Amino acid sequence: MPENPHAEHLQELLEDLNEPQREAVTHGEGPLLILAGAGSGKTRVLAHRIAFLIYTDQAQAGEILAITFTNKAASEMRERVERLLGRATRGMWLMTFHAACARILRAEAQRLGYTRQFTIYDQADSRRLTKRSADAVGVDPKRYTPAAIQNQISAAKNLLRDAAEYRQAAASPFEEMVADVYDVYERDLHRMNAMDFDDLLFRTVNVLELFEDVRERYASAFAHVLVDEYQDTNHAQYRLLQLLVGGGRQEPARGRRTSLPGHRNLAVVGDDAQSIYSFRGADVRNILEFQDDFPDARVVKLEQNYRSTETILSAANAVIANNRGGIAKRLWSELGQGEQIQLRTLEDEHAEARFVVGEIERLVDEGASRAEIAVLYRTNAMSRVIEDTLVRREIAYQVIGGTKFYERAEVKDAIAYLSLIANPFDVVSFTRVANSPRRGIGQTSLARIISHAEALGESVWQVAAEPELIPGLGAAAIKALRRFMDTMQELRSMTGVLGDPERGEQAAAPRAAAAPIADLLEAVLSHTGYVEALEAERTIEAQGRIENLQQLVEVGREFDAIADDDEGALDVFLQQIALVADADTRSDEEGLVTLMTVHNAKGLEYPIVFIAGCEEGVFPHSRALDEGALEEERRLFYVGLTRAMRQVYLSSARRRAVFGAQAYGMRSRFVEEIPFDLLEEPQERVFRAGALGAGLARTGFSNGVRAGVAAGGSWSGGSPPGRRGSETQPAQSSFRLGEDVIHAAFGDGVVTGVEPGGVIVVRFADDGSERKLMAEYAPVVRRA
DNA sequence: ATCCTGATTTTTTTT
DNA sequence: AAATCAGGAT
Repeated sequence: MPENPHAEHLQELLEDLNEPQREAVTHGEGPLLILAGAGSGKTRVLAHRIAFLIYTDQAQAGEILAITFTNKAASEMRERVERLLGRATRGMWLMTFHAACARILRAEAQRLGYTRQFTIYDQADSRRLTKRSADAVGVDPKRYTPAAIQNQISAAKNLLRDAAEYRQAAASPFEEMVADVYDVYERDLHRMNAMDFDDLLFRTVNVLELFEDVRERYASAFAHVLVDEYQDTNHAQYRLLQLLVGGGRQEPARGRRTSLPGHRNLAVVGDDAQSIYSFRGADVRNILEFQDDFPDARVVKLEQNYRSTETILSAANAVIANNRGGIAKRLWSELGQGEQIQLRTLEDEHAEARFVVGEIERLVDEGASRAEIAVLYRTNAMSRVIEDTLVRREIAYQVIGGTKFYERAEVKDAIAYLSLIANPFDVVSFTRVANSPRRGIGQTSLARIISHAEALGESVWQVAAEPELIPGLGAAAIKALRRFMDTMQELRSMTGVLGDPERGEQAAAPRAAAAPIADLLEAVLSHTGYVEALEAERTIEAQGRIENLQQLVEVGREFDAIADDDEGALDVFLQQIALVADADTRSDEEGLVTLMTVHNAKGLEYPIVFIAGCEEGVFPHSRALDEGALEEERRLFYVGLTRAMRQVYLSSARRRAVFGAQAYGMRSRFVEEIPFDLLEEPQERVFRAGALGAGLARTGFSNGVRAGVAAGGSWSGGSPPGRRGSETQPAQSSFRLGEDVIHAAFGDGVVTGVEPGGVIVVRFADDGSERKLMAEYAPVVRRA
C-alpha cells in the first residue's frame, strides 16, 4: 500500500510481529479465528489489528466494537491502541460485553418498557430478589437455597430462555418450582425498572431480535467486531455477536434458520485450554465450532510464547495433555530452560503462608520487586492466612477480589440512595435504604409500602411520598416515612429533575442544572444522617466505613471531571459502576505483592508466581471432582502456571482448616502430572519407603515412589472391616469423599462416592474410569 | 421496632 | 472461624 498516507506507520506497525501474528493483524474482511496460546501476544495482536484497520481505512474509530473480558483489559487495550495510533480513540466501542449492552440498552430499552434510568442489580441484589420471589411463591427455604434457584435462573438466561420457555422445558419438581420463582422474579424486576447482569445480555438480544431496524442500525454501525477471550463467551453473547455480524450456526431445534445475513467481519481471539468460566454459562463450543459457524474463516494459530521459560511451558503442556479433546497446540519459547519449579509441602496453611512470605522476603532481598510477585490460590477465603503473615512481616500487598469495594455495605447503601433517586421504581434500593440509618421504618412498614405500591402499580417512591394513604401504617411510621421522603425529594431536586418522578415522564421533564455526582453524594451522606450515624458509633470499623465513603465521593468527582455532559450523568454513573469488577482496581505501579484467585489472574503475567493450596479438594476443588468439571479445574491450573514468566512455586499443606474443621488433603494430582525433572523439592522429607525408590529425590508422592508403595503392598496388612457406621472400626478403614487411593490393579484414583454397604466409588486416573468397589475386600489403600 | 441469641451455613471461580 | 438468619424476648 505505497500510496497509503500511513504507509510509514503501517510498516512500523507490522515490523516486530511474527508471521502468524502478522497474518492475523492484516487479515481483511470476513471471519477470523485466532487461536492464541498463553503468552503468545494476543492482546498485542488485537491492538495492532485495530490500528491496522484504521490505518488502512477499513474502519473509522466509531465503527469498531472491541470486546474484552474486564474493564481493566479494555482500558489497557485502549491505551495500547492509542499508543499505536498516536491519537485518542474517541468513539471506539472498546469495553466489556456487559458495558456495551448497558450502553445499547440505555438508548433502546424504552422499546422493552424500561426507562433510560433502569437500575442494574448485582449478584447480591439479584439474590435478595430471588429470595423474595421464592418466599412469595412459598418455596421451603430449607430445601432449596436462593443461591441454587438463582443459579438456575441465571443459567436459563444465559441460554436465552425466558420464564415461559424454562417452564416448558422443566422436567423435575425442582425445575417446576424454579419456573414459578423465575416468573415472579422477572415480573418484579421489570416492575422495578431493573435488570440483573444476565438481563443486560438477554434484553439486548431481545431488542435486536424484536426490532429489525435497531439490529440493522447497530449491525452496520459496527463494521468490525473483535472479541477477546472468546472461549469464555456464553450462548447469549454468541447470539449477540451473531445478530451484529451475521452468520452463525443453524439451530434446527428451533425449527427455523437462525443464521443471519451480515458483513461477518468478526475476529475472535481465544484459547480453549484457558476456558475457565463454564460455571457462568461460558460454552467452549463457541470457539471449538467457530469453523462450523464460519466455514470460510481464516484460522491463525499463535504458538510461540514470549512470556515463560521452557520449563514452565513444558510443565503446563504436560498438565493440559491430560485433558481430552481440545485444539492441538504446542507452546514453545525461546527464553531458555530457566529455573526449576519449586515444590513444597508444609504442615498446615500457616506453615504454608510462612513459607510463601519467607520466600518473598528472600526474593526481594535478592533484588526482585514486590510488584513482580503474585500469589495465586483457588478460593478467595485462602487469602486471609497469607495476608495475616504479610502484615506481620510488613510486606506491602494488594488483594484482588474477595470483598470488593463496591460490595461493602456502606458503599452499597450510598449507591442505593442514588439508584432510588434515579429510578423511583427501584424497590431493592428503597428497601436497603429506608431504614439505614435507623429511622423507625421497620420490616412491617416496609412490607406495607411495597405491597401497596404493587397493588396500585405505582412506583415505591410515589407511594412512599404519600404515607397517609398507605393502609395499615401506624402514626409513628407515617411520620418517619414523611421525614425520610422529604429528604429524598430534596436530594432528588439536586439532579435537576423537575416534575413527577413517574416512568416516562422523566426523560421529557425539564431539567434544571444538575449538581455534580460528587456533590450529590455528599449531600446524600450528610442530609440522610448516614455519616452522622457512623460517627456516633465511635469505632475504628465505622471510621473505616467513613473513609470508604469518602473514597466513593472521590470516584464521583473523577467521573464528574470526565463526563461529557450532565444529561443523564447520574444514570451513566450508576450503570457504569455497577459493572466495575475488582479486577479493574488492580494497580501495577506500586511495590505491592499481588494476591488473587487464579481466575482473577487470567490475562495477567508475573515474573514470579506462587500457587498455594495445591491439594486435592482445594485445587482441584472438592466440588469439581466429576469429569467435565475436573477438566476445567485442570485448565485453571494451566492458566495459573502460564501466568509465570521465570519462576513458579507450588505449595501444599498436609492439613488445612476449612469451615473451622481440619481437613486433610493429598497433594494435587495436577502437581503429579508435571514431569519429574521440571520440579525441585528439598530432600529433608524423603518418603519413609525411600529405599524402594533410590535416586528419587521427591517425597513419596512422586510417580516413581508411588509405584514403589504399590509394589510394597502396604494394604495387605490386615484390611480392616469396612462396614460403615460401625463405631468400633479403626479410623482408617472408611474411605472419605475426595480421598486419593491406590488400587493394586487400576492404579491411583480418587473416591468420588461413598455408598451404603461398604461400597465406594473410585475414579481412576489412568483411564478416567469410575468403578464401584467393596472397600473391605478390594485391594485399595489410601494414598499415604 | 429493635435487640439478642442460638442455629445454620459458608468456600469455588465472576461480568 | 465467621457470617448470616430466624425466632423470640424486650
